[in-house]
Amino acid sequence: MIVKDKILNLFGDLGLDFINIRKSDRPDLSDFASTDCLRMAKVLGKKPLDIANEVKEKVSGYDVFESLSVDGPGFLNFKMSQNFWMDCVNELGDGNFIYKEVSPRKIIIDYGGPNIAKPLHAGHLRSAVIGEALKRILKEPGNEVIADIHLGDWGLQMGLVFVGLEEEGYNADDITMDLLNDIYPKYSKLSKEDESLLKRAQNYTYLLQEGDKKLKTLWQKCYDVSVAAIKENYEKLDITFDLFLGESDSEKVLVNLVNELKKKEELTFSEGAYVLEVKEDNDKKEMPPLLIVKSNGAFGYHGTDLATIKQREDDYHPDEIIYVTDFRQNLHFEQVFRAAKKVGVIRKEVGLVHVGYGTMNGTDGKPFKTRDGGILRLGDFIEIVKRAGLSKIKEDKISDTNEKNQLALDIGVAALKFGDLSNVATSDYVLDLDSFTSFEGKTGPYIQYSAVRIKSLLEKVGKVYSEIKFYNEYDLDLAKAILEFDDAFVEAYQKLEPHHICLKAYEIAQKFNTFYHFCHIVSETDEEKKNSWVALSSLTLKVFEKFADLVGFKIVDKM
RNA sequence: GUGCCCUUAGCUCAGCAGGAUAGAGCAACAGAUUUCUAAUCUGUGGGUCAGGGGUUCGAAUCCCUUAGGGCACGCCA
Repeated sequence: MIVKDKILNLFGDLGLDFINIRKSDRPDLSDFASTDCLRMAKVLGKKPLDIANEVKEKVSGYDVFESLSVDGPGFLNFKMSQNFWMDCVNELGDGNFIYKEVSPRKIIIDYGGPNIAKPLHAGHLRSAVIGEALKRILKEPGNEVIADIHLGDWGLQMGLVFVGLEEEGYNADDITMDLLNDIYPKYSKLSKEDESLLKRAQNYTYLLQEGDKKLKTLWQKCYDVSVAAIKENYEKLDITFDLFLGESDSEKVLVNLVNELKKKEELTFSEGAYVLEVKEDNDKKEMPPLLIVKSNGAFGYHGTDLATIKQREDDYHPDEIIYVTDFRQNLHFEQVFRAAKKVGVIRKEVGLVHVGYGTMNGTDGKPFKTRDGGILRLGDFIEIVKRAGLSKIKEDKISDTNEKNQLALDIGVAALKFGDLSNVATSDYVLDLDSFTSFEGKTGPYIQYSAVRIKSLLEKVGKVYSEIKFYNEYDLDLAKAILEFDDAFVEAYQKLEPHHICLKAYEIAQKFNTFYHFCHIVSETDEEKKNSWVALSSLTLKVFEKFADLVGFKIVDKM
């Protein structure tokens, strides 16, 4: 922003407010370009070329520009002077390169959302990784952000587990993650074939919600075992939450809410169930109602989600609530958001946002499965990437086993997160384990590796405080890319799209590696040049550290 | 049936509030290391942006349409 602001301020002072600039896609011609003369031609009733030439006339003479030209039908091309770039990059100083929010908001972000009836699998990764990155990105400019894991712990999945435990003769003490891993998928499948099993599961779910003591004991054990496993896995991934609430926590709120809605006659009795209509007059598409109370008396997730919004409003009074879930839940959230505003459980001005992400697919284009066709457990997935990291660490760099394991994990996590976040979240993406674990090219470890080179360099030459100047195209190109990081951040922040900063960080790393290749710093005899290069490298490292912090992986010391 | 999303290089993906010559990574090929970590760097080849129509001075980007693919539509979450 520093760069654009400087230029646009100048235009503003000259009365050229209509001029906007963007990064030129013709780097041979210019750093920035404007097409506004073309756009303004109709409004002003003049020829684009004439307007462009007038603008050129007004701006020429300012030494921030190295050259100004009017090209094609009326493009304005600006090439900035080295002094201009120097001023900009030196202004970044110690890390003054990130946007700050003028009016910070209080934001609740809901992600992760694991189900306590079964272990985490690779499919849970996206919500957690994207949610965690968004949390960090939203916090950066100064917002207050509250992260809630919102466990799936109060629905039919619990009833299915109870039936399974009963059928197979287990009681509370037998419950482990592995047992849940067996039972839940099995009885979930069986219930689709055998209606009596489903009925029992539905009944158990209802009884649990009614407060049945024996079931509550089983539930508690499932909860304890699952939450311990979830924390262990997420800790490895550097994913943390402020609140470990779940659907069950909004149960009281839900009961009261339903009674109140019944009293106010907001609910419609339909096919044995209570539903809430959210159709609006100008709807062009079908909009089904929310099923608040099922015909057997149990609550579904429409109800719990609605109650959770009420609870969040009462407890935190947020400006915004963001949900990070699979995009297939889009309609569901549209319904719930409408309902929340309709029945007034939250103020009208609160932003309710659903960030939907796509499916992680295998190379066959279908949802990711292991080689034998099974579900890949998250713990195993983490183990796979960690082993890939381990195999690349050279003996002479690190010998201590614990240190090595931690490093391997840090590298694997970087690959995992960067790989996920560098794709546009809303689209599906294909995970090819083989190329994924090679850590070559556009990957998280590439960023880490670039940072390690800088750290090693700084260790050799020591800390230097110097003004940055430019000596060739390589240091200049690197500086320009660094100056663009903030723009990428703002885009990621405003659009809730982490991939923008990933791509920019990668570009900076590429530019750094080219610079590093052609400019040999340690052996440089011109002290001023050497110090400038060290300072630039040091600034690059700071950008990498900020970036890694924003997406949630570590910049390591050695690789 | 109603609605949403997708189709860009051999593969995986960026680019989409319209702009000039559509970019990366991988793979392929040719190179670079007595020199700061080769998980690196330099270079080459590779694209009627699914097809068709429209709007516009100008379309991968906006609108319509066709084909192919994915997804969602009250008693799962």
